[in-house]
Amino acid sequence: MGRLAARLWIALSYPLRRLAEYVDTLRKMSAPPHRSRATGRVTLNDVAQAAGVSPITVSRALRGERAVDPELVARVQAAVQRLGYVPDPAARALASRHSSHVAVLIPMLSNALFVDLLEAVQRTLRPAGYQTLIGVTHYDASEEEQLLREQLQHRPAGMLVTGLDRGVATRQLITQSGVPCVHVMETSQVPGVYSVGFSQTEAGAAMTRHLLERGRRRIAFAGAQLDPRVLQRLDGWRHELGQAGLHDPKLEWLNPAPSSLALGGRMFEQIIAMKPAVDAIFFCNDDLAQGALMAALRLRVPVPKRVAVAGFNDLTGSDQMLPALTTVRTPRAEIGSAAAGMLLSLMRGEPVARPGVDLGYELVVRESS
Amino acid sequence: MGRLAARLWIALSYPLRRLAEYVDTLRKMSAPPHRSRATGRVTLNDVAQAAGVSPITVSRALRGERAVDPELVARVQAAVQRLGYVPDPAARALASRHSSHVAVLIPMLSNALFVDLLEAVQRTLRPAGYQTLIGVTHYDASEEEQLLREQLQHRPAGMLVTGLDRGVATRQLITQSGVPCVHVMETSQVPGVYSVGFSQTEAGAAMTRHLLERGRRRIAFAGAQLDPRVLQRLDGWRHELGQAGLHDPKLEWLNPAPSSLALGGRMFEQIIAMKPAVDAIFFCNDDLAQGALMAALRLRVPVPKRVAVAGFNDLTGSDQMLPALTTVRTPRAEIGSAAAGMLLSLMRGEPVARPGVDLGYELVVRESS
DNA sequence: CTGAAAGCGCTTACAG
DNA sequence: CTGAAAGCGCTTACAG
Repeated sequence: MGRLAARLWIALSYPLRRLAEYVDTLRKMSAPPHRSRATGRVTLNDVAQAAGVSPITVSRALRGERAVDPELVARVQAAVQRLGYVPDPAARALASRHSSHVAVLIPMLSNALFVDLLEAVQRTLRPAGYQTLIGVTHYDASEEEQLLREQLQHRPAGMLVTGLDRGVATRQLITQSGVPCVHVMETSQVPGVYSVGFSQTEAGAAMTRHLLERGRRRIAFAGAQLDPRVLQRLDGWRHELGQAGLHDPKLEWLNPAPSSLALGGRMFEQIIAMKPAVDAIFFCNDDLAQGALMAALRLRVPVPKRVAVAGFNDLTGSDQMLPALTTVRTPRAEIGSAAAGMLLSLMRGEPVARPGVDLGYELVVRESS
Repeated sequence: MGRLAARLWIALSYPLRRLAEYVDTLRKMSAPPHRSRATGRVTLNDVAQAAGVSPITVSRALRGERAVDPELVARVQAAVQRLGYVPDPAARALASRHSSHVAVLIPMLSNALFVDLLEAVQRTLRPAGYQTLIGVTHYDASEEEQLLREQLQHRPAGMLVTGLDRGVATRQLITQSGVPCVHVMETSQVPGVYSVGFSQTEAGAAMTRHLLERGRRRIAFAGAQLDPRVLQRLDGWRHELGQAGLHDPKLEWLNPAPSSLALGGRMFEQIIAMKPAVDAIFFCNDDLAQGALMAALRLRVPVPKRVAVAGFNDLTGSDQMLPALTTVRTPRAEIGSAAAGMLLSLMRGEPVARPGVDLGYELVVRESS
């Protein structure tokens, strides 16, 4: 704009604006009647009017964001009470670009382990106003990635995923989304990775050491599903037996099928039949071990006399078996609470003291070993 | 307005409007630079521009709503592909007043029954573009109501709830929300109530008849949790024994604690100790019965010789017991699929042929009876 | 069959 | 510490 034009504009801009507003008012008076799409819902505006403040102040007062005059806060809260106002999550999500959802990705709901984890997670997240969106991956990497994509569309406020083992593409999906993410069940010291879990490898080694200490020498490892955590337990077993000079690859009994009582029973039968010298079997999960104990009863194989049986996770029922099952108690409820707590901090933008938390495990020696 | 004024207005309204628009343009030219809050996300508008149609047409083409020229649909879809457009659920929810969430209320995740139900529900709903929001009520009516309120704030597109038994307030909450709702596990012929399940009472009666047919006369009923469905099974048991003139209220062994293997074991011990004449025990859930079978092994009580044991639901592991457990197989996966399918119809506004679906049950006679 | 306008109910970015 | 304006990305209601 030239100088003259600029001056002209400055001189005219105010009157023109007022004129525009006036004409606009006239136009609206002649406009068709208000087309209401109101839901009948009490909105933030209603609260603002009732409290005699602006909508932004209500918004800030309710979220506790920035400083708001305590007196206004009180007035707002009174109005909220009186009108029974509940914020609309969709509007909030659209405006803020964050929903109140937390995506939780777990491998399988039929493994009681994850049910316990989930319970603890929800118990922490719900009171904080977050809804959990559960995705079951069925131990399938591509299904996990697919679920992740779907969940991220909903712009979750945070996410919880099981384990650390995933492809580059999936890891990038998580990183690039910018959504705070905590990994559970395993633990890592890699910078920028948040995790709560324990060392599956060490736990596997600890159980193997226990069996060695009991004088067992031919200790088989029976694993199903073969997810990363099972393989880590296998590593622990390998390592301890290697140290003791007792590692025999023929005693690795691996089956990619999902673990179950029935599969455990079958594995037990096979191991007993094909490796008669085996004097202990370490099952990667309690349901397998429970099935093995039932099979032992059926086949009249004395446990632990002829063969010791050990499990992992201390699932419900293991203490009821005959003989009661020796196992490793894993702190999944504690993991769930701690991970949810860490995620809460991340979502609030608070710093997290320890990004990699190791909650340990506990050897539970009962009668079967 | 007087006549003259009206005429004047009509004469002036068009020029005034044009003037307003013009002045508005000038104002905007002098307005501060565009304050962008854009997310970088590909929006429906981008698709519309790329396809050379209006945003509404894109919206309609994507939702398959109303008739859209097939050629335009093709152009829109090509643009969607090219740009990698994904609709924003929050914006959609805000504008349409319906989210793509389905709220699912179940009593307990630690009961494998509901895990199977949930799996089936998700398998049906996910491909249709719905996310399941799981709420665990812990068999607590007030917790259920609380969850319901929270979920309804999110304006779910539909909901699935367990059972039919709830207070007036909660029922009204559901009705007044206008959200389509299907009830699972029980079935009802009440008009306006959608349900998929089976008759718990009949199933309880059927198991009792089976035990009677096997010559049992002193049949105990051992129930835990005491939720409505357990009480219906109890009713079935009462009815059959009453018919046979064999009903003895002292053989009702009821405990409000959650069912578990350990509790089943304790109940078995107590019944055997206090009611030595009992020749059969019908447990309201398989986990109890499994615990009872373990206790029988421990106590060396021969099953079924001395006492028959029966369970309910045919949970995982029941076929692995020693002796294998006689039970009632409940079609929870089928219930989940059918209920989700029915809900899908309701959410689409399609008519539902049969609002009350009975999927039956199956007696599974194994060795324990 | 298609579109321009308005609106859903919040929050962000800017200004004071 | 507070607010007016604009905007988030869709769909509804109306009109043609």
